[in-house]
Amino acid sequence: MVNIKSYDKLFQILDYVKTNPNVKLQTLVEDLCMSKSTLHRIVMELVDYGVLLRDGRSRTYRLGPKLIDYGTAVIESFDIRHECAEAISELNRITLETVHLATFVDQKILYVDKRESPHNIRMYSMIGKEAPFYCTGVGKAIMAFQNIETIESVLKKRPLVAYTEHTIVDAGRLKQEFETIRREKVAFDREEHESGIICIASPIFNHMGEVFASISVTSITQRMSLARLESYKSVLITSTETISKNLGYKVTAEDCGFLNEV
Amino acid sequence: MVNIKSYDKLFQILDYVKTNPNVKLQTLVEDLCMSKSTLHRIVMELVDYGVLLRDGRSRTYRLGPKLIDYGTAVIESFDIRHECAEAISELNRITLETVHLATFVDQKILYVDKRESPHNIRMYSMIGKEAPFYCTGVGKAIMAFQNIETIESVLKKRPLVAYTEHTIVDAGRLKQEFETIRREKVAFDREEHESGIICIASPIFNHMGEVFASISVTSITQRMSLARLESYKSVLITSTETISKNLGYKVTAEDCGFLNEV
DNA sequence: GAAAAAAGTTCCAAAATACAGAACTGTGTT
DNA sequence: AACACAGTTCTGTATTTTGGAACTTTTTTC
Repeated sequence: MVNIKSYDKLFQILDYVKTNPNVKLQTLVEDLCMSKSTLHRIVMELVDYGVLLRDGRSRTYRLGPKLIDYGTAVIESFDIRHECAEAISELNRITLETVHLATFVDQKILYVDKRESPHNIRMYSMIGKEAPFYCTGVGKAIMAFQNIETIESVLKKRPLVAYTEHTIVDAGRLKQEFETIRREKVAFDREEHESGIICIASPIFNHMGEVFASISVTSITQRMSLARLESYKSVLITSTETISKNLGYKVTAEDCGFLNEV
Repeated sequence: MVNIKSYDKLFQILDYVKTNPNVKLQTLVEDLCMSKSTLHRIVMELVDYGVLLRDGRSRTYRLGPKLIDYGTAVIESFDIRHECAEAISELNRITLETVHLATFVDQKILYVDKRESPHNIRMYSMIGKEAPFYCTGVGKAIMAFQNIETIESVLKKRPLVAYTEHTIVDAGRLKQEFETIRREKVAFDREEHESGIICIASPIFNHMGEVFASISVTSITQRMSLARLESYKSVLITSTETISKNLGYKVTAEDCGFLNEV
């Protein structure tokens, strides 16, 4: 790849100003090793574009409002289905199992896309249907990462109805399960929604560090054990992490710490 | 100003992709009147920087996650956020309503921080978005305290579009409203931007006596009346006055007199 | 408050870079 | 299977960018 020098310079400047807001021209000259006249010309131009903002009083520069424009445009342009289309096809190809994409809208978990297993025996589609938040992989993967107010609010509204003998119907146990999910970064459905159906699911983070979607790999106990399903964990997490990154999510040192901040 | 050609091209491309997401290289060639090889080289480079994102399947481009980085950095660089972090958390705790912090940059009102109401039903964030200056609490609270030149300049640039039946679309009436806001030190949004949404907002003064930020408490008519919202007036004003004082603002005898001086 | 130092701004010839067309490769369609 | 269309690579040429020097403005120092 032949670097375009002017873009190298541009992003060098932007990155520098990003980490050192309110910087003077002279400081840029010293730290970026470019000539004063060159930097002056570039910086003036960038101010003109609104990419940098100049404080007339202190003669300092910081990133400008035009970048907010671009940033919000990116965020709005994300259609999670589009974003995940390739990834879930890939997962489907690798696992040969049914892959679901769900998203969190209006305090509901909704299936928004899927790829069928070639072994699939069901005829109906889940797309558009709601997934119970407490007994499905996609549901638990999303809910585990919501703040406590949201969890309590949903718990209050929706009773924990037992679909199978494995359904978690105790709120306390469910919260413990959420803790495990946050730690492990995957949620299992151990025949909690439907007998004979198991799945592994992983959350998708947006740029705010919020979980608003998840992907699951589903199979049937006839053909697949939980242990074998767990072997898909790394490939699944790789998928969701890539998507999260594309959405602007920055992985922080403390994986679950963000929950307390929000 | 001597334009830097490479930056002209860059921002031409970014602006185009911003308004036309998921665009093909060929389309760029046609609409931007650049040669295919040049565009290809630039676009590859931008993908490399993360400024553009390429969908491998459809071979289309859209704005990339790097721009989210820059955008959020800009928003976070407003130190008014730090200054107000505690205050808006406190207001949120007291009122249990959504609290917004907005600031005035480049003749635009931008939301820069918020605390969600526990009752919140919306999934999207306003942070980074522009607030219309004439039909939002934060907008009116800031604009009311600008000098007449700024007001006229903004009025000339931005048409008063009716978002709801309550939107003030007459410049004269708006200026009268600004007078009331200066006198009362709070601005109300009476479903002027969105039906069913009301808010009360108060300005923040800097050490020069200029208003450059504001805080609002937002609710919905289903749950809250304007009269009840007004009961938050004193606690809201206490908050903003404390912040203004922390920023070095000295309250003078004639509360609104400064307008004529500036 | 004057002088000096530092920072910011302008100009232009030299040099480095980006450009465009052509040729080539890959992909999808009829 | 062949064709058309979109994407990719290459290279000499021409345009753009560069940085030193000179100049202006601002800030600091005495």
